[in-house]
Amino acid sequence: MADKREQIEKAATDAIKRDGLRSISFRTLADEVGVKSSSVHYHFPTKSDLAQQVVSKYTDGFLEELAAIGRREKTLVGKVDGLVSLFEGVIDAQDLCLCGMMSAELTALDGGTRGALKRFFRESEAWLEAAFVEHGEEVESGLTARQLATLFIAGLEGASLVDRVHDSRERLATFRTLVRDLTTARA
Amino acid sequence: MADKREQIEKAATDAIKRDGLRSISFRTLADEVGVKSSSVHYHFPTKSDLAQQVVSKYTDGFLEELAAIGRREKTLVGKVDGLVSLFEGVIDAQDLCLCGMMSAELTALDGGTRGALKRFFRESEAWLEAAFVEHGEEVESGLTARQLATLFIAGLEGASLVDRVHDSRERLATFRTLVRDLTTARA
DNA sequence: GACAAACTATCTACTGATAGATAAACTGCG
DNA sequence: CGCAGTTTATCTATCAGTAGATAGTTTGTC
Repeated sequence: MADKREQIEKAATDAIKRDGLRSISFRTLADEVGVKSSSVHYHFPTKSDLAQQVVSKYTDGFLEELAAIGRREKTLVGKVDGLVSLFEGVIDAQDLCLCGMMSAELTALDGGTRGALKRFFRESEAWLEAAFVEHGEEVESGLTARQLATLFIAGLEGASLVDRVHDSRERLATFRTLVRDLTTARA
Repeated sequence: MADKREQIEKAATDAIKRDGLRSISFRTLADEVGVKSSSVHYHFPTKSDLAQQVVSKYTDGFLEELAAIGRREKTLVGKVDGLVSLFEGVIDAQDLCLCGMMSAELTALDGGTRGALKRFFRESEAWLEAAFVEHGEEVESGLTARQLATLFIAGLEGASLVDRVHDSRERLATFRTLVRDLTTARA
């Protein structure tokens, strides 16, 4: 039945993406994987330990998916579409990006977890910025590659947030249109 | 010392903007305004009643501020700058937009509160869409006025969320640049 | 035997909610 | 006016449920 520690991490990740960090308890997590709450404390002494671990693993997985998109897609539109698809995947499950969700809960997080959150945004933005730089000659915009990257990442976070309220995908989909608009305006 | 009911509403609004709905309790609210928790229940029988009331009042105030911006600013850049300033105001206080915050907590909200949240986004977007339509001839974009409006509102929500993590205003400020870019590209 | 990983049992603190009491203020009528 | 009835706003006290965390114990495997 696999490693309990990994099962706990998985259950915590799923619950946080849907309901947030505050919604999960050592007891509900324990019940879900079939152990006692004290056993969850054995693997993750405090809730902060669990939170930080979950953010780090989520970030690693996300960056891995971005790298795969980069290897697969050779155009800017292809890369941004791949990125949008990642966000559409979470909203289809009625979830949010785990790091977007936990950003809303910022005041409840300790320094380590906040640092892990910063890394998520820093590295995601860096990947997208590199894509804009690589395809710079195609992009029609008065904004820098960095500005475009931060605009897209923050925009996708906000679009997920608002689209989930409306049980829609309208705002996320606009980002597909936006990148086409940026690359064809001058063509 | 003013109306207790209003004081409770104010204390709840402030706490939610910073820490979220789940962080507030009838006891902490009661302590802040100097009554007992049962008195808070007298004014707001359940937490859902309080939540819905707070969202509705916040929305009314926000739309009032948008209306004031509309009366004051005669250019699209002026209007968008005013809108961005509203979001900069909350982030300067280390807060989030109350409705953005509560959108992250969506799964914990009842139908009435979700409906109140939808109204906030629907009407905020409608105000901005009208501004884009009014100044349509100045706007360089392959997107519709509605797409631009939803992109901006969701984008500002996301920018606040991410900027707060970094204790920055960088992403919000990009929206000022963006609207200038959209209006001058063709000029 | 040593260690990892689980367990039982318990603690303190806090949650939303309710019941019932009380004092003051308002309302309508004779 | 003056009293009865009602409403408003608060209180004290309590409930069942859940939270994170800890101490000490058992189990299984190399």
